[in-house]
Amino acid sequence: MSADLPLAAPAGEAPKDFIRVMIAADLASGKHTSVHTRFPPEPNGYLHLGHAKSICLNFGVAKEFGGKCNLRFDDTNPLKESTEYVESIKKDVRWLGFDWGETEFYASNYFDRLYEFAEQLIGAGKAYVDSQSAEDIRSSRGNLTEPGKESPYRGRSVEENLDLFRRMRAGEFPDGAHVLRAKIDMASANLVMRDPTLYRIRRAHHHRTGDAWCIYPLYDFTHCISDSLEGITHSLCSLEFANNRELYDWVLENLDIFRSRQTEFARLNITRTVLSKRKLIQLVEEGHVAGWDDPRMPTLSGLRRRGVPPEALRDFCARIGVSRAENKLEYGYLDACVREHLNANAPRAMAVLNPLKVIIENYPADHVEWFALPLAPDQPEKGVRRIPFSREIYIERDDFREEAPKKFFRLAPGQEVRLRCAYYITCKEVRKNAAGEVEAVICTYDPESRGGGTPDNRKVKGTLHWVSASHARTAEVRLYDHLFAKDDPEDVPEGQTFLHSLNPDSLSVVEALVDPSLVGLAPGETVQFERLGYFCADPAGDPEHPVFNRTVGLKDTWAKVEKQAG
RNA sequence: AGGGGUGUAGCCAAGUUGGUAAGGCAACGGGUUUUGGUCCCGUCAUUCGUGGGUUCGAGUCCUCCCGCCCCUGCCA
Repeated sequence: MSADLPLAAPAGEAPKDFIRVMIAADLASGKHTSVHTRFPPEPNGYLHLGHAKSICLNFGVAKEFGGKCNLRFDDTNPLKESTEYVESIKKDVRWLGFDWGETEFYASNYFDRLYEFAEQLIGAGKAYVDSQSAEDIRSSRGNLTEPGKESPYRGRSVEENLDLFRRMRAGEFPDGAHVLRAKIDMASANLVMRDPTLYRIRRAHHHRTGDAWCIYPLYDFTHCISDSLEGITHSLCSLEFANNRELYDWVLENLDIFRSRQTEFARLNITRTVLSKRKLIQLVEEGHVAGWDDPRMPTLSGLRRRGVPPEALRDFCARIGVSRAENKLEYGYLDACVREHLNANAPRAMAVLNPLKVIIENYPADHVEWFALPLAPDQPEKGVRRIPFSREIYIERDDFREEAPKKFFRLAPGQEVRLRCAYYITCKEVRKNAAGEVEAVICTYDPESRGGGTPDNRKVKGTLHWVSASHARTAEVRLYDHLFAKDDPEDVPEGQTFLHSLNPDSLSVVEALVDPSLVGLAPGETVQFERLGYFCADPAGDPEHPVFNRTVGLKDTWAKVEKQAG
């Protein structure tokens, strides 16, 4: 191995994606001396998983190469945008772990400059005011195979265009009366280049500029200029903008200003959910979910409330990579990242979701012992949780069977199991009610097994979680499953919509019995309920009665084995 | 049909100037275990959408064909 000829990335370092390779090359060749990116959301909705990928890419690249990343709101369509969205976006980016410092920008801050650039284009004979109706413009654009037709207004003089454009700005014309168009090529094979619209008249209140403007610039004109003004070296966007790159370059070239370069990557797609803003808004507005932060939503606010740690989300984004190939990730990949982080960080606790009473007949009544449950089994230094134990306890109903199937290691008549950190117990008798349902299980315990081990080193195959009946507190536990019942919610028969794919069982609520130390957690705190999964305290809880959201369950090998057997 | 992209395992995804297919998730087998969790070990592409061609040698070069995605907003 030659230390001075590093042909590949050092061991352990993540392989570089094509964007990082390109940036490294730009720096090495001297094309750029520093890197400047930007994350440019339109404040017309809440951020979701797809944005997380873009945020991690843009902020990540800037950080890795010692550059900067701007947060820029692409707010050129006042009809759809609002301050609520701006605030939620800032909160979510911060939560994800990124800091844009002083570099918070708004496309609307450039409205004056954008207007001047438009006049400059008009002055150069490269833009004109078109007075056709929207329908006429559409019908004269041509189609995929036929060229478009030039507008009858295309030949207006610079003076006339300037006059008309100034009067558009002054508010002399009604909405839709005129637009400003770039004069490029109505026969271009790239439809984006067929005299794209640059400005439209829109009498709408803008969340930042109020009623100062009645004309607003469009994306293709605004975005490239904003990038240029901010000195963005690498403008990263998703693949569907690839067709727009030609126009992006045209505008900067014809204005002769700093040339930012656009590079496209494949956006994130994931099974079991939808990421289109239109559909997410529909889910919220039609009440299919409780709100933007419903824990079943793929929004960052939903994931946060669900208990997904930002570190896990960043890890996910790093592990899925960046490429130009269309992709559809398995939702399980995200779950794996979440479990990995939570396994290492969530303190352990015990809670019983579906209780069955166990009476330990040879244990003294009114006696209480306190056992120690390690907060982190692999890190003893993290300490323990003190858990009360008494004659009557609750275990999970699933952990008892009157007739144990093969490989069922849990409680059954005559079978001995361990109560986590406490004692070995053996089932002696089953008590049923008049309806024949199991009401309680009578057991005996082995006093020698105190703490969960015996002097004779006798092994038991099952270890159950439990709570002391007289000490347990109640809590509402919300068990979440995927919002949609199938991998691809859009895959529905004719006449149906993605709403038909909604999973009717995406939420079930149970009143659980929890260890008393679980009452009083701060909202957002996540713990592992041993053998069940990770649960996050929800703000909806009150000091006496907490609410927990299941973030993700633990892997369940037994469920798999049982399913295969049955 | 025109233009722009893209096709490596069930899902992501690396693959230098052509030299004989990384890694992760999932799955499957085994070990450890006071969570049927974690952890550890092992298995998992004779083959890179398909057919030709160049070459001693091709995922990498040439070429034919096929599939999929994006583009006809005064949305972004």
